[in-house]
Amino acid sequence: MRIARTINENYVKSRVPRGFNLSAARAVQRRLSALVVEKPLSESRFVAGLDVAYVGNTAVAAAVVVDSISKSVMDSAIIYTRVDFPYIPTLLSFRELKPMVMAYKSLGRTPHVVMIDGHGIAHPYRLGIAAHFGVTMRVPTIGVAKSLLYGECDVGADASPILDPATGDQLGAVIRCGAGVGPTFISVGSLVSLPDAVRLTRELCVSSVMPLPILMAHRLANKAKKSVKPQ
DNA sequence: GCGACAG
DNA sequence: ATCTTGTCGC
Repeated sequence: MRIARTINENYVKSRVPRGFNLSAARAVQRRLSALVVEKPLSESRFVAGLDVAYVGNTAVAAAVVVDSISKSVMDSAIIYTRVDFPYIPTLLSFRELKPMVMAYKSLGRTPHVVMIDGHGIAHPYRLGIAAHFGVTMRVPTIGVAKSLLYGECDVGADASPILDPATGDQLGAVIRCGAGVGPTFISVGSLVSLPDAVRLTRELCVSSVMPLPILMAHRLANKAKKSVKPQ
């Protein structure tokens, strides 16, 4: 089944907080996206996964490092922080980047690559949260999402490229991690190649739409969330 | 014309 | 994402 999505900028504009300069944000996204580097990974054994859960305006961000050989957890970290910016499609990093960076920095071990719950360059301005993280932190990142934000692809296929409807450029790939599981959307964040991103994601997808590192981070964040005072 | 839109 | 019960499937 072929799907295609574009963004309604008026909808985005209607949700932006009073005083937020949207065109300036778009300019920043365009400028940073030019810094995205696509290259093969030199090492990919230790893979971190990042995810964020919420209790009101408190973000609970978790980072988990998985050994892709043994599939075991090598390290993990959780941080809690207040967020003020709302969720708005195409502006996710303005809400979640800081919590993710804090969780990442709390790790005691430096992973070879970071998988992030969200898109990389499969974004109307080529700067999804995984690309934003990779460019600002200067570490290899891969964007892995459960649904498409921008682009067109065939979700029925075993593997299909995600194309930019405006330019025809390839933005990423959508794959199936198994029968009965939904599609997994993959795109480069920075400092990795798409083939490496797809290979590593396939390797770490164990009967789930999400790869092990992100899945573990998701569970950890949700577990930690339970001990946060409701607001 | 209305609706859809990573998390 | 989060708010929420029971219910269907493996």
